[in-house]
Amino acid sequence: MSDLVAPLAPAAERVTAGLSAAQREAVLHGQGPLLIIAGAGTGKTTVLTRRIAHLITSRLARPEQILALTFTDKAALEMAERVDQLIPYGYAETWIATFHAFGDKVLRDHALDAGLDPGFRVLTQPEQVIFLRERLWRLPLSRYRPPGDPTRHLQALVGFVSRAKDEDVGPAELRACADARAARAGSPEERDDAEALLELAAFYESYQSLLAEASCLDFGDQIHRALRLLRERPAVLARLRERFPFVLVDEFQDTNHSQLELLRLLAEGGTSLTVVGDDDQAIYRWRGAASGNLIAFRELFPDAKQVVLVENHRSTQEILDCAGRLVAYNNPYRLEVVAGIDKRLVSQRGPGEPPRHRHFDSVSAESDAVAAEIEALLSRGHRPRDVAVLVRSNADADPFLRALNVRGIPHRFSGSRGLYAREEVRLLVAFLRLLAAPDDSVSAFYLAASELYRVPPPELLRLNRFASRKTRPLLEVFRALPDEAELAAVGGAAREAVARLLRDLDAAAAEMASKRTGEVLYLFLQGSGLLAKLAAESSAEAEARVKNIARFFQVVRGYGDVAVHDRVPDFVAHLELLRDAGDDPAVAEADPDEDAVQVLTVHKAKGLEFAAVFLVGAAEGKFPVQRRRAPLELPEELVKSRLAGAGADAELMEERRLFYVAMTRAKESLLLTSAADYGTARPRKVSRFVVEALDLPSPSPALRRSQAREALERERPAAEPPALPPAPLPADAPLSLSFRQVDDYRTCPLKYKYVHRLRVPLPVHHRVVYGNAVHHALQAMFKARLEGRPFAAEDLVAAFRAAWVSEGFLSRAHEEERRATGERNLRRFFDEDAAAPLQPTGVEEEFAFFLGATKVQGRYDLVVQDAEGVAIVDFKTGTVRTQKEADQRAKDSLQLDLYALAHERLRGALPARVELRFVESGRVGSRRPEPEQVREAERVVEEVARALRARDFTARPSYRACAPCAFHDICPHTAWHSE
DNA sequence: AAGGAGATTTTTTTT
DNA sequence: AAATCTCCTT
Repeated sequence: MSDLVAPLAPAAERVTAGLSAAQREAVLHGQGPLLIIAGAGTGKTTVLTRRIAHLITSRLARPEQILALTFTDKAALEMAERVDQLIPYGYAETWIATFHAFGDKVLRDHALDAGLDPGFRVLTQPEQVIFLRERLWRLPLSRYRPPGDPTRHLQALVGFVSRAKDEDVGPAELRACADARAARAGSPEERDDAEALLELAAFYESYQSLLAEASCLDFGDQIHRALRLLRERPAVLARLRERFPFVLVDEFQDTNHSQLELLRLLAEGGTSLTVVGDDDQAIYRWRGAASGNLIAFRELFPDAKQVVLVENHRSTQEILDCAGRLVAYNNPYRLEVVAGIDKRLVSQRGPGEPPRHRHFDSVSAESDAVAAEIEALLSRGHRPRDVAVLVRSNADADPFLRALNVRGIPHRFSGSRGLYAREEVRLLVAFLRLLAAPDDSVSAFYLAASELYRVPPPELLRLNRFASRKTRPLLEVFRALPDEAELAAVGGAAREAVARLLRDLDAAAAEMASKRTGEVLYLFLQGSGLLAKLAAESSAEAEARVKNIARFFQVVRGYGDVAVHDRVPDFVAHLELLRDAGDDPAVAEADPDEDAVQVLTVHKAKGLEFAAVFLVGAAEGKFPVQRRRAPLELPEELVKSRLAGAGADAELMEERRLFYVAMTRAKESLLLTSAADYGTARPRKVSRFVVEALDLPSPSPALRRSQAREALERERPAAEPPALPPAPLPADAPLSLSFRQVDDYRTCPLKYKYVHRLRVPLPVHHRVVYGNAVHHALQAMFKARLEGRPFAAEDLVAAFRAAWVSEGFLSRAHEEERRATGERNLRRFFDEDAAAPLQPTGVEEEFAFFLGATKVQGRYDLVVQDAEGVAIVDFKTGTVRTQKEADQRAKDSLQLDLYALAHERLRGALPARVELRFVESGRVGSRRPEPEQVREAERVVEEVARALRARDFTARPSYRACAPCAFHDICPHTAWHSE
């Protein structure tokens, strides 16, 4: 601690600079429980991050004693970045994470205590459905029968169990509830219901044991399991309380019962709990959040200090008043009434323009008018990124995307689904399908028509007709094309394209039996030239496609991780199952720096703000949506989360809060729009929320239907947004860099783009497999030593084997040879180390520090403390022949200088030594870090950061850079040719 | 005015 | 599958 005092002093003053009196009070409040009730736009995250900074700088807490919990990764990341900006010292040890990540960490640290296999895997909901399909020979539940096929049935069950866990309800509790119901059942229907519930409890129980057998966890279960663990193991709980005496929670209104219980357990040990929330922004009831959390907190901690933030820094008063009028319709269930506080928002930005409402005949008129208004805003100097179009449902966005596109307004829709619908992904799926099933003519057709092969449409139709007439698969017709007299009229372009398709397909088919799906797919991407084509384009659209391809590779890899037999046909079958079970990942996020109008769902917009907001589709039945009940609902008496209001009211009130969240995103201008005709048989009425918010005299009468033109308009296909070059970033834009990134950028900026920006999927190189396995083994060894656990040579070899992946090797013999070499080297390393054991004080320790706005992060392999002082050690697996070469490598290593720099920034002084340890030869390249050389490294990082912010990805081809580069055969600039 | 028949509509999403 | 809306009859 002592070395931290000096740099901390000036930061302490900065922590509260610019805060309002109420914010300052919230930030500086002492150690007891603290409830910060913070309305929209009052600086919730600011207060929380400043409080974290205050705890550290005032030395009430050490950074590693603080745990800050959020609900999304994005929120955690943002908070971490903002804390970093305030106090760039030692923050790396502060735990800022999602509830999920925290629960997962607790379980992984205490897996054995929790009765879990330490290597447990977490299944997504679609994966759970598949998991059950494979294991249940007969579907459970004869009485509850959700509509549809067995998959829907399983989906309903999985949803039910996940909901039960949100409410901290286990199988036993469910059974008790069923018994109680049976006991007081009067009518035969009630007895039936109780029986059905009993079936459900039995299913829940057997599902739990099936998961345990397979050492799996269902996604969302981490907190529930962590909670159980802490209840059953007081020692673990005590350690956790000791570890985190300070816990802070953002968006507290969105916690579910299990999460609340976990917080309660921690706080009972004296943990200082700070929560920030706003009951009017509770919008996650459907995933178990309880809108009455703030009230529950006040009752749980009657002595909690309470601060109410009402100074709104975001919106004009007119907007706030309308939003306030709307949400007041949720009285008397709101906190204001229940707790008798006043949290009406007071704008710090003046009255502004009142929000408007416009109603249209049809959705096309609505979307066109919105696009026109946006165009006008842009022509008056607004940036596209300052404008948002908010929708209630993903599907509502379509007409608006089209209208923006017609006017050429740059825009971006961030939905949460749709990866499989993307053209580039469908192309890959079609290819895999055709490989797995050569008679799949739909895939053959799709592939042939795709932009990759472009068989001319009339010719393709002719081939297709021929195939159906002869009842032969299209692929066979392709193969027969050169010799088939009846098809002699097919032109040369088509013949060439078909030949290309067959060549690519056959090349992949030859590898299919021996290679994993990912490898086969990669060969196709490369062989067909698709990757090269996309990589050569510099438009945002091409970048998005490459990113989506990378996402699809994640799905492929996810399968490879669990599959016994990862081959194309198996994967294709699995993919069908996944999609049937409802899996549809989001498309890759577009470049966040892209200057485009944002089209978002209200849920996605939470926490964001825009100068101008268009809240569209504000019609009855759309917003509020007409809800559908969950197929299996948790019995009422088991729902412990406190909901403000009850029954049908609760649903409407949640929709109203959602509308409130949407309205309060606007800083200056807010337009609500609606239409009579959204393509449904009945005309829509204006949303009651519009009437409430704007205090309209009476609901407008339904308008007449529009004409046939409307139906045609709706069929027009949605077009892609126009491509935009990414804008350069300002010098103070946050940027994170690792050594790898700096190194790759210096080698070649285009390589950096391929690897770190586009994340072009790469086949795994055997050297990487080898290096990773060695690192893993060494890490396990030194971790054991650090924790004082015994660790034998056999353990080292076992860890090496466990980390081994059979991918990228030239042959089976090659793989065996590499594995034997690794084991031999590790055994020798073990023996040599035994003679003079390294005593690490840190293993795989992460670090992060700031150079201006640039965050430099990384991980030391080993930190060793000896008589000479601190040494930072990095293990290398490459060969070095002589000691001189080892010394030279250490001397030239930018990596070592960066490590030295990190140590200097975080601990106040350069380490005594930095070392490269070559595992193969046992040689050590060691040196003292020179201040001058460290400064030079700092300069290099700054230079790379500057170039990255300028978006300079100009290729720097050279023999040295290109020869070892994984992209040399797709890169259009390569200075090296293999043939 | 009440009520029955029949038509119409049905979402958000964390790793 | 269930809630809500409109239309129509009484």
